[in-house]
Amino acid sequence: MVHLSSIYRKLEEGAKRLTPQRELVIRIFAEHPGEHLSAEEVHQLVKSHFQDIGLATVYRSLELLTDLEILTRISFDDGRARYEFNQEETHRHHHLVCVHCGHVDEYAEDLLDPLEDRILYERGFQVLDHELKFYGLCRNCAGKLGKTGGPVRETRGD
Amino acid sequence: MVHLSSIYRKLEEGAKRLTPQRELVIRIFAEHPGEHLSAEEVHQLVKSHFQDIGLATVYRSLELLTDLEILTRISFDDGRARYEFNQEETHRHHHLVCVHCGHVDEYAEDLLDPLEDRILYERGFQVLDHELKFYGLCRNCAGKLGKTGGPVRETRGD
DNA sequence: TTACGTGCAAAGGTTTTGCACTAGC
DNA sequence: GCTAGTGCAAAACCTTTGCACGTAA
Repeated sequence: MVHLSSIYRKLEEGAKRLTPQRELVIRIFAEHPGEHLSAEEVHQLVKSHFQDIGLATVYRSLELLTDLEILTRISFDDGRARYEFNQEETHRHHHLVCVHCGHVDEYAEDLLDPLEDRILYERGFQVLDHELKFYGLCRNCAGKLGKTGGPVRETRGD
Repeated sequence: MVHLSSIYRKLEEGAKRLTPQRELVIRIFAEHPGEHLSAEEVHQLVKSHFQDIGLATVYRSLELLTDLEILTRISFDDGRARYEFNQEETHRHHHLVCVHCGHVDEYAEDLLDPLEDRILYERGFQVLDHELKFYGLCRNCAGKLGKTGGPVRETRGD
């Protein structure tokens, strides 16, 4: 979970004003955990749940919040940027993108630190961040397509 | 290295015609190994080295070649798609993206197979492909910024 | 009060598409 | 000769920007 107080503190530290529009954008993300919202989706959600807001303001809010490291920008190659809470300190994760239904699931961070150390040592490249996406078939779609080929357990996957 | 004969075979199998335009697009990639070209760059390269070609044709060729798994599409979040030869079978690799100068280097594939097995076992998600990008500072930029903080050797990194 | 934020509309950049013409096979 | 491919221009998208007005601090 992301603490709202820490978000407001980051805004203050950045000498940025806490406007109703920015609060609502933040609230949308707080109320949609685990989703990866595009600007247009945030715009629609704010408008339908709360009040009218300009699309340009949404774009500017998303950029501001990303600069303040409150949000993280991700791309799933569907032609638009998507955003989620930056959970760097609490819950780093990768993404499992189903190429059939488009669903995006998360997978807990794992075993990339040793690789980053090696990259620094071998190549002099200082890793600041990484992004790992797996493209494939989620359990549901694999089932529908009759492509189950591994030790798939019967718990729900998405 | 990618074999042109296998590319032409893939075109045939897909019942696609081998036009001069498609040959030239392929040739551009063959002559620029290790680069990650955008549609606009391919367009300029074909025009300056060979002959006039429509930008729309470049886009359509890139899509076709990607569908045939001759090329792979990647995004470095600079607002345009980029392409490289699909080296899935011979030389899988990750990308090191310098956030300062924009240079993109490659890093040999490593240690993701066990993780993919675990994802299938734990989540029933069948990984077909993955994409791992490291964002950070390349050796040159880290040096310029005085941020060398690790065992950086004195060989050239990019 | 005043600098920062918003809304609207226009512009910018990338990619797609409609259509008439051309050319592989 | 048929059908797929090309070129051009227009359109479709997503995103950014200029400017007048509004408002948080």
